[in-house]
Amino acid sequence: MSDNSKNKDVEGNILLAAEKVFQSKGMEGARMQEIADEAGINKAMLHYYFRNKQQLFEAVFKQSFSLLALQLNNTLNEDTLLEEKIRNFTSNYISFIVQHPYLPNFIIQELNRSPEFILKFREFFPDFEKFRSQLADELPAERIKSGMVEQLFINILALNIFPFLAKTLIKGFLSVDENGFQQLMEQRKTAVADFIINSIKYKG
Amino acid sequence: MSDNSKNKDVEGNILLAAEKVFQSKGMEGARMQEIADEAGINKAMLHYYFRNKQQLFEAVFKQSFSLLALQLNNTLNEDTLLEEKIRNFTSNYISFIVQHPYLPNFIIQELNRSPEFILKFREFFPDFEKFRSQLADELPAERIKSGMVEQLFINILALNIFPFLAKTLIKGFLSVDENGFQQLMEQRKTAVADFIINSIKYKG
DNA sequence: GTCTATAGCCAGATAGAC
DNA sequence: GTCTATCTGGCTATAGAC
Repeated sequence: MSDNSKNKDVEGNILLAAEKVFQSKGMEGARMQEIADEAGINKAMLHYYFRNKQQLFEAVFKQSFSLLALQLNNTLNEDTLLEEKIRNFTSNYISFIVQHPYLPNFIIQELNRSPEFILKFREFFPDFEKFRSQLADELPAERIKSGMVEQLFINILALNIFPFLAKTLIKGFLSVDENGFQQLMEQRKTAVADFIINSIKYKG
Repeated sequence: MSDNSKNKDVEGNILLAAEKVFQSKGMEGARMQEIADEAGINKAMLHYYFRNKQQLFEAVFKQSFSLLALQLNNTLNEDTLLEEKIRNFTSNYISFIVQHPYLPNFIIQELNRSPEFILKFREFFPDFEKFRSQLADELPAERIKSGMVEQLFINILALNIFPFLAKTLIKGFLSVDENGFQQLMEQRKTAVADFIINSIKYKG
């Protein structure tokens, strides 16, 4: 094994360990010692590879943010009709979050802690042009209102992401356990798309 | 001024100061020194009135949680038709959060950090019975599906609360500044209710 | 009840041997 | 590159004078 590939291994292990700890504990709650233990090395090595806690954190955050944003962008720019796009997005995004349960909370919490941080990640922002022109093309003109693209986009994100952010609250309010919550999320893979599509198709 | 009313004053000042600091920085980010400064006293006094940081935090959290939950319960148990109830809830809740911008993030973040914490606040959980029977009464039977009360409740919370949780993300993705964001939220006071009502009224 | 001074701990960061 | 030992600063909490 060359020195180079060995470096990559250690660096990769650290990133994986740091991701695990930062995502569940946040920047402030995470401990360098815990990350070192998780990676099977000692604290000094963390500083050797990533100068300090902040830089290690930023590497993890960037990875997490791009993962979430890419998933969003891919579906948004699919070459499908609006209705199918919404169905795919909902189903895919919920599956995606079920597999990365700490991701939404991590992103939201850390952006809240230091909002200026988001400026470093402009490159990952989604592109709305396709979605915008689709709305204009596929919906009857009288149903298109000012700000509708923005509001619909917010609604789609809200309906898909919020339940995972507020998981504890929802489990409490609805008196369901972990299992019941997962069933609700499974149901949402289709229920949310129905809800959105019903609304934009409404024939008053 | 009696000793007793003086105590109340100091205690109240501490709670106000602690609320401000905890809500914006969270339990882990908050500093007892900052709370003391904000209250115009010194750290020792904080420990005199509230033994330690955890107890001070719990007092603040309880206050914040009950505020958010009461607002929810009041609207949910209003004596109005479903449609009007949804319109009132949306408009009221968005106004409420605009006035307490740190509240949703604070609750969500701290519940995420220690989920078992929510068990202490069962007394504030909302009561769904009225809402459940309203759905059964006011919607055509063929539109009522299993789990609909739960899903609709989640959707209403999501559409109203999520934008404030994800404020930084939304401002970034939509390229709007603080002013633009506030305009979007103002628009949502009616747009969200329309969106929900359209969906549940949909005549496919 | 209110303050100042300080104890005690914990976590990030670094020095230096190997 | 990797480790152990240690420094340093910052924070909660308390002792003790007034």
